[in-house]
Formats: sequence, structure tokens, C-alpha cells
Amino acid sequence: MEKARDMLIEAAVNLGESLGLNRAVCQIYALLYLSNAPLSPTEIGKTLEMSKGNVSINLRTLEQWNAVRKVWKKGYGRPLYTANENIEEIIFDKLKTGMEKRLNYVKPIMKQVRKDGDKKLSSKNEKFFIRVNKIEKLIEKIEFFLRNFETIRTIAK
Amino acid sequence: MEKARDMLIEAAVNLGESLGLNRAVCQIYALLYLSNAPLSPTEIGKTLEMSKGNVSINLRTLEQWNAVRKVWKKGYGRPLYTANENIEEIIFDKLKTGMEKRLNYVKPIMKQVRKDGDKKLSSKNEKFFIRVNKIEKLIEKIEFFLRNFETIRTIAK
DNA sequence: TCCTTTGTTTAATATGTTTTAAACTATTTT
DNA sequence: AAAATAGTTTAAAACATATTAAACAAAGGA
Repeated sequence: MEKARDMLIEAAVNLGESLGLNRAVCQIYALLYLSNAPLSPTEIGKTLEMSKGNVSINLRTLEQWNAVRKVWKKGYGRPLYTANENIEEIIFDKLKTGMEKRLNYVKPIMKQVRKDGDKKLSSKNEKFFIRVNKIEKLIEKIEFFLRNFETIRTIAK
Repeated sequence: MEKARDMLIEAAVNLGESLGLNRAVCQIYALLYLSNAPLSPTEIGKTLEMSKGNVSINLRTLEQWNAVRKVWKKGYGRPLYTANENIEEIIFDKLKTGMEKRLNYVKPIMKQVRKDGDKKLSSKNEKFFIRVNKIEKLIEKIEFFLRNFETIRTIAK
């Protein structure tokens, strides 16, 4: 059954690329997702033939994304790790957080551009501001989408 | 007005990062999007202070994405370039094409795993296959989403 | 036609990211 | 408490990507 597992792990790596994720995070997450029981960093490293440093770094990343969480086994003082099985939630939360951060950087710029432009609006600049308006509309649309995604998803299926 | 333009170009670079796009594609697309008239590669290179080789390579990429198209000015044998203003369409088409390619790689693997598994289903493996099922459900959901995105988008606003 | 300008291709350089190795810290076992 | 095992951190290496410079090809103007 390990062959099947390894094939699926490779598939996860492939899919992860499309989200800009590195090999190690995908491998670790997929392994934990497919495991019957929580695993220790050492076990993860051995199974994936990956240095313990790499395991450590990427486990932390996965924890920050809420993609993985610690599990405490009694009588054993170190944490094991298990996957958050709700993949949809993980992807969406990450997308949402990332997008919001970017938009918060962009929005003040848009405001500034608009303010400067209102002062001196020549016909040559008109087209420029039509496009600025279009971008602002698009940003609103994205924000609407992020706010209402849960609802949309429910309607969709 | 060039200051405003440059600020918006920087904003585009920032947003592009979240989609895994490189600096040059974002800059070139944004410049063309905000320009009143089509531009030549030389003009683009000068404005963005970028080597002509880089302009050439990334213009081709943008053309392949349908993000930019050639415009022929009569009496002039070289093409100028202009932006496809439908940003939403560009992003979605790219997402769709990319996702479909990945899923077509993953789906045969899923089938293979399921086939191998049906032969010898022990209770230890049961949990494993429950998770395989979950992934298949998720893939179906993504495919549904890609097929029906246009519709969903219309409903959403 | 020849010279100049513009655009493409490719090899090299520069930049950024991922992974490892090794030094360090913390925990467990004896 | 000492030795062994496990985990973290960091500096270096391996690897990947983006950018440029320069050689080449195509087009425009003299």
C-alpha cells in the first residue's frame, strides 16, 4: 500500500505547484493526510527521505496555515503531528489571507491616484481614469467574492 | 501623471506575486493596460528600464495568455502591442487551463490507486481509502467549479 | 543596396528559493 | 546525572528562475 501512498504524495506535489507551494510542504501534508495515526518529525523525515531541518521548517509553515496540528500522546513529552483534513478550508483561508494583505497594500495607492487625478483632469487623461475605475471595480468584486465565498460555495453544490 | 502610472504598475507587480507571476510580465501588462495607445517593444523597454530581451520574452508569454495582442499600424511593418482589458477573463482562463492540466495528471493516479486497493481491502487500509474517496470528491468539486464558474460569477453579482 | 534601427534567441550572470549539514538546545532513557 | 535521542536554528550548498548582454536575424530608411 506504500506504493499507492507514494503515488498520491507525488500527485499532491504536482497540484501544490499550481498554488506556488514547495515540494516539502506538499509531501509532508499529504503523508499526514493519508496516515492512520499522527506521526513524529523523525518518522516523517525517514519516510520522505528528507533532512530533519527541512521537516522542522515546513512543519512550522503548515502549522501556521492550520494545515497541520500537534497531537499530545500521554506519557510522551513531544508532539506528534496530524493533518487538518479539511483541504478546502485550508486553501481558502490561505487564499483569503494572502489576497487581503495584497489588497490592503493596493487600496491606498488607488485612493492616492484618484485624489491626484481629480485635481487636473484633462481629456488626455480621461481614458487613464476610466481604466483606474475599472480596476477599482475589479477590486470590489474580488472583495465581494472573498466575503461571500462560503455562501457561494454552498449554493454551488 | 506618470507618477500615478508608476504607482499602479508597482501595485500590479505586488498583486501579480500572489498569482506567481514575475515582475516583468506584470509591469508590461500594467503599462499597456494603462496606456492610451498601443506601444512598441522599444517604448516598453525604455519606459520600464528593462532590457529588450526581457521585453521580448515576456511579451510572448503575455500573448500566449491572451493578455496582450498585436496591433498593426498601416505603413509600419512591425506590430505594436495592446492589453486585453478583460482582466477577469485572463486570470480565469489561465487558472482553468493550469488546473485542468494538473488534474489530468492526477486523475489516472487516483484511478490506479483505487484499482490496486479494491483487490485487497483490509481494515487497516479502510481509513486510507476513505481519504482517497475524499480527495476524489474534492477533485469533482473543483471540476464542477471550473465548468460552472461563469454562471456562478453571474449569480454572485 | 548598404547602413541603421528594431526585435529575437541564447549563453552568462544575477537573484531568489529550497534543502541540507552541522552546531546548538531540549527531552528522554538508563 | 550522563548518555542517547529528538528537534530547532543557522550558515552553506544546491537548485531554480529571472534578467541581461551580446550575437544574430529581420525590417526600414537612406
